Amino acid sequence: MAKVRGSDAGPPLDGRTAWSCVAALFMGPQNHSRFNEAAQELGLTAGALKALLTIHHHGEQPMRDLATALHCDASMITQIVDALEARGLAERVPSPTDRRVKLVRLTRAGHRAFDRAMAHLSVAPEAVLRLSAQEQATLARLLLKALSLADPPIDPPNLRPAR
Amino acid sequence: MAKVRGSDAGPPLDGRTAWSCVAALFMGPQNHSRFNEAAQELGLTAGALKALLTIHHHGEQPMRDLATALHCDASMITQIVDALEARGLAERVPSPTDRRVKLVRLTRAGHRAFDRAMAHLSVAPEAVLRLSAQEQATLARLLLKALSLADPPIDPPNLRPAR
DNA sequence: TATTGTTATACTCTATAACTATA
DNA sequence: TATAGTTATAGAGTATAACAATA
Repeated sequence: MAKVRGSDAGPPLDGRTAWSCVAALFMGPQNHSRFNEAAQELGLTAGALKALLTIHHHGEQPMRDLATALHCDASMITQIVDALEARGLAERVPSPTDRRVKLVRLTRAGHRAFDRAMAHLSVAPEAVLRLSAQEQATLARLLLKALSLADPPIDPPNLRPAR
Repeated sequence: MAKVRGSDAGPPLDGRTAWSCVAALFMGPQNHSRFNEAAQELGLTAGALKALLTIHHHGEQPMRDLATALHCDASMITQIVDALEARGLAERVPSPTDRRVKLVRLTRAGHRAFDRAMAHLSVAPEAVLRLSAQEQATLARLLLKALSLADPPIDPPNLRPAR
């Protein structure tokens, strides 16, 4: 397979092009509402689902840190964590070192909710499933490798029911 | 490279796993707000940007069809198209066959806005850029192929300034 | 009468400001 | 005094309902 180059021969074969394709697939007509759908399925707002993903990713952490990660005001976090707590997906724990601080962490149900959300977000577009089995395997291998190269590394997908 | 299989040997190497990785990367801390950012950069709401992408994808179409594609009420479309029109990104054209119907289409500025939005959405995560040049090339090739297999086929990314 | 699109209005989600408790 | 989190309130975005024009 020869490398295609030059101004009129197509886009450069690099990571940027690769991710452009991902964006095109993700924003395609069949996918562009996945996130909101996943949130609705869990009875959450988009903001609350974002928070849930972030808590899962960073683990137990102060409310304040969550506000920083989500680029929003602390009061927003109060409301969002209220919603998560009301649904039994997260809980507040007093910090052992600073009595002003409350830590947030996911409950067992919260982890299950995370898995459900990712399952919904992971439904592959038709176009990807039309690649040959071998091509899909190569794609999966490369992307799993990318996950492992992230800093910090991202866990490989958990496609089975729940933890 | 041997194929890894079995219940404890890792996720299956298929399209679903591949797309799960994409979702994990897309929803990662550095990426999960890209869509809103892209909208804000253009001075649009998320809904308006969705509409812009849809109009680009489907081309000139009745307001009603847009409402169907976006799963929302027609009145929402009125408001969104008002916003796009106010920014010179789209325009209403009377249907030649049915005087009740108005067609919506992107202006030249609208197409430029689309390109800007996609450029913003296409910024690859660090993790992808850490793959070797050859791995990135393979990834790009496979994803470009997937785009071409979509129904209807999706245009390869336009990474240069504007049309 | 049925359908397209608009206008008017209410609701949800998010952002801003003032407040309490602790450091 | 400075910081963490909460409460109260206002604003933006979206959805619902009633309406005018055309089929």
